Amino acid sequence: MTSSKKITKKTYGISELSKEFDITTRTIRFYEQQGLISPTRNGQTRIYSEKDRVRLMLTLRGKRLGFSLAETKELFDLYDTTLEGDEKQLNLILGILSEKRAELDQQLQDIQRVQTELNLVQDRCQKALDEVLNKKKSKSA
Amino acid sequence: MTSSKKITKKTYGISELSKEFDITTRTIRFYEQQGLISPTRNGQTRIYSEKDRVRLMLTLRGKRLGFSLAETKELFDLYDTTLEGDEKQLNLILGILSEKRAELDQQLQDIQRVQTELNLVQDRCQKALDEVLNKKKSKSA
DNA sequence: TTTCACCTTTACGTAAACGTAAACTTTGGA
DNA sequence: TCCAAAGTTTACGTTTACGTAAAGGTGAAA
Repeated sequence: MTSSKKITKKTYGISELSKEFDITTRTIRFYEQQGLISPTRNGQTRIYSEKDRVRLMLTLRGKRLGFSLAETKELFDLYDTTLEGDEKQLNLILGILSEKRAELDQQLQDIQRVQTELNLVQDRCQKALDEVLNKKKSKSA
Repeated sequence: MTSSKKITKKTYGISELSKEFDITTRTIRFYEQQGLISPTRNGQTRIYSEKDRVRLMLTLRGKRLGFSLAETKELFDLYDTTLEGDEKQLNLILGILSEKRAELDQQLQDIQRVQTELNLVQDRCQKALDEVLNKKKSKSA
């Protein structure tokens, strides 16, 4: 085993991917236009590799976390650069990575706070509901 | 103590808030226009209450989590409704709350995955950097 | 051979979340 | 008293992330 390449030679069509991720083909083509994925062609038809599929997945995950497409592309480019980057580049990347880390930490805090707030609202809501139901009960009794 | 009202009678000016949260006054007025905050007036000048300030904070937090202004407003409206909602309303609210909960759980997972991915990139990057530095060293030796 | 499903490019449209400029009032200091 | 700072409304402009036709190519099945 000199190579660690995956044996997943499978490729994907555009509607196949659009169904898997529940997005439109327009969206997929748009992501290509923005440089997030780079499918090959069979004639004029697009052929997506496993790498394309993974990047699509990562792009959507990024979106759920509020990353812009440009930010996600930046991370992709950085990742690719690690394969051949010089010292300056690599240090730049490490810097950006720590920035992203800080953002994620902030988001974790945000999520926790929103969760506790949702708990409060839910409690309040549940109590109000209980009251309503009690009134009903005593009325029918 | 029959009332649990806060004693924070303090009010805020628009530029005061814009500085505190590092946003423009335009943004604050826009949020008002979208129904997220409801300052009173002194003549034609806006006066913001503590409640407005809190809502502003929550709105910005929501933004960091990818909530649209409309979604945030919906939550605000729901919260207010819990004070006088009927059974239908309250059940509706509880439903929406559990939806939001699910979203947050998804985000937590997303964050964790992105974090481990960032770790991988960082390792890879650090190794590449070490290699570069080693080459430099052996050259200068 | 025609039809149908699926692919393509080109291009204008749109919603969200503000930015930015113009034109005007109000108000606390020098 | 007069200016500059900070407030206001109105309104058009901008970016992001697609939506939505329009108009056409392509291969397989009927």
